Order: sequence, then C-alpha cells, then structure tokens
Amino acid sequence: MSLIVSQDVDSLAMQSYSRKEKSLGLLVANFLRLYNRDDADLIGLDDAAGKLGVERRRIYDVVNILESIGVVARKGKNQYSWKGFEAVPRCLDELKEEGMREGFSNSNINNSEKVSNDDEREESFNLTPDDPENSASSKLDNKKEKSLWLLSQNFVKMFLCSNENLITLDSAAKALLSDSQDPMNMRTKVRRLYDIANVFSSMNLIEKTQIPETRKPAYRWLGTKSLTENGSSLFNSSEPKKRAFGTEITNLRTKRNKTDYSSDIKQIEFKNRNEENTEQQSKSGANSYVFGPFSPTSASSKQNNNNGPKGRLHDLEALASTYKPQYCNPEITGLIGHYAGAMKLWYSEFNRK
DNA sequence: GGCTCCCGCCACAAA
DNA sequence: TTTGTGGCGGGAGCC
Repeated sequence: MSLIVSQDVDSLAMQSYSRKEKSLGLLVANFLRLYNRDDADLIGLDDAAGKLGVERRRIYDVVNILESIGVVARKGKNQYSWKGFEAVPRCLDELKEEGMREGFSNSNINNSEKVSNDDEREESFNLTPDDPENSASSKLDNKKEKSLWLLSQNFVKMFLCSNENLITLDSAAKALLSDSQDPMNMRTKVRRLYDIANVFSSMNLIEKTQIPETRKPAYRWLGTKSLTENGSSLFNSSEPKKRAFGTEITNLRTKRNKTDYSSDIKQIEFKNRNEENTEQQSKSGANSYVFGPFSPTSASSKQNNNNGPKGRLHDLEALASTYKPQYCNPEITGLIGHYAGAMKLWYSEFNRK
C-alpha cells in the first residue's frame, strides 16, 4: 500500500490548483444551499466560513452581494439574518423605483452617474454626507460609495432601469464610476463587477453572453423568475448537492495559497462533524473509518463496523482517496506517507501473526 | 496576450 | 488593544 500511497502522493503533487472550484459563484451557490431552508434564521459569519471551508473574508463578499438584493440582512456584528428568495422581488422593485428616481436610464449607462444614498445601510455607516467639515464622515461616504453592496445594487439598477438588454462590465464600470475615469479605478471597478456578476450568474439572476456584433462578453438580465421558481429547489439544502465547499476538497493549495494546516484540519473536522448531513456520506466510506492517534478530534466517536485488518486497509485506501487533496502540501503528504508506510508494516505484521 | 477573478494585505471602524 | 469589516490590486489561471 505504501506504493499506492506514495504514488498518490506523487500524483497529488502533480495536481494543480483549480480556480473554478474556488469561485465566488460556486461559493455563493453552496452558501445558498446551506441556508435556504425553512429553519434558517441567523447566519453567523464564522459559522458560514467554517461550514463552507473558506476564509471569513470571502463570506463578507458573499453576504454583501446577497444583502444588496435582500436575500440576507445584517443583524449586527458577525450576524446576518436569512430573508430568502421571497424577499428578492420586493427588493428589486424598490431598487427599480430608486433607480428610476436617480436616473439610471439607458441614456446614462455611459455617463458617470452618481450613487444612491437613501437606504438602511446609511445607519451603519452613520453618514452625514452634507457636512464638508466632517472628514471622517466624508471618508465613510467615500468608502460607502465604493462598497460592494452599493456597487451591486447599482449594477442591478442598471439592468432594471435601462432598456439595454446586454450590459458589458466595462460600460457598467464607466457608468458607475462616480469620480474619475482613471484606468486604475476602472480596473478595480471591473474586478468588483466580475465578483458581483459571478454571484448573480450563479443565482441565475443574470446570464453571461456576448454582444453579437463585437462578441464582447456581456450580461443579460434574467430576473427573479428562475430564482423564485428554481431557487427553492436549486439551492435547497434537501436537494442532492453538488460539491460543497469544505465538505469535499478537490482543490489544491499551491502557489496561490499559503500553507495553512489549521484550515486543513478545520476542514477535516468539519467534514467529519457533518458527514451525516452530506451527500458524500454514502460514497466516502470515511465515516466508518477508525482513526488512529492522529485522528481529527471529532472523528473519534465514529466506530468502524468493519473490524478486520483487510477492512481497515480498504478503509484506509478509501480514506486516502477521499481525502487526498486535503493533504496536498509537502509536510502533510510527507507525514501521510510516513504513517501509511508504518501502518502497512503493522498490518503485514498483524496478518503474519 | 488579454480576460477573469482569487486571494490576502492592510486600513479603518467598532468594541 | 483587539476584533470585525471590507476596499483594493497583485498576479496567476483560463481561454
């Protein structure tokens, strides 16, 4: 088996980082799948990050964008409440109304149009935008103006209020840049619009397409129909899941990531804690694995039904295949190789005796 | 080679 | 001072 393991280790090392599996779109789909259920109420950011196996920072991106269309609402520090897809149509109506008032029309998509400032978030930013003396508040104003939440709302307004069927991110960025047309600002804004577009695409609110004449990538508004019709099933936690963040790791940490064992361990622990709730359960075989002295803490209570050495060996191999990308940093894989070798020795001794 | 967008640094606010 | 929040842009994967 050590041969198998060492081959696995080698192949692991060969595997590369996959960007698609870490996308914000996929993350948001998993987020929605996680919380789109009847008993969902409060969402803790740490909890979400832990369950989805991502850094907290990414959860901020997700909730900020989702908040902009009313799926979640900020309750307080570290906490959001789940509003659900039912809240979206109403939120979009309000955004459309606002957008119309603010002049988000076809004519000013290529204008540097302003930014809305009449919303509940103002409370948390505590703005006094009319006070030029107040540099702190103007800083906040500036920050707010650049927030993902607001950018997201304005992006939606562009779709809702303009007659334009297709909107490119470039034109959106130009239209939404309130201050300058500085290329650096443009680049930054476009980056953020990519984030937002990915989230909305994964929710089927918009769809990526091309402008027929120029073949330039553009987005088309699909609206809430597919969201309200499919949303409940598409993101329903009772539905069979696709790969969920943190429950099945297929991505490797290579260049893009610092070596972070704690998150590896956290993900293992989370997986074991939640195995019974995941689709992975039946095929992983890992939940029946008896861990050795180095088992994840939460796994210790799981007992193996298959007590024979061969069964264990089989489980070990199943475990190796189930978890193999998890251990893809040199130190961890080296460690696994070491213990796999030791266990092989132990099993052969055991069989002989 | 340009497009796309993940990742995490770091500034700033809040506790 | 610590913790929470999230803007920002470098740079790497993708096409």
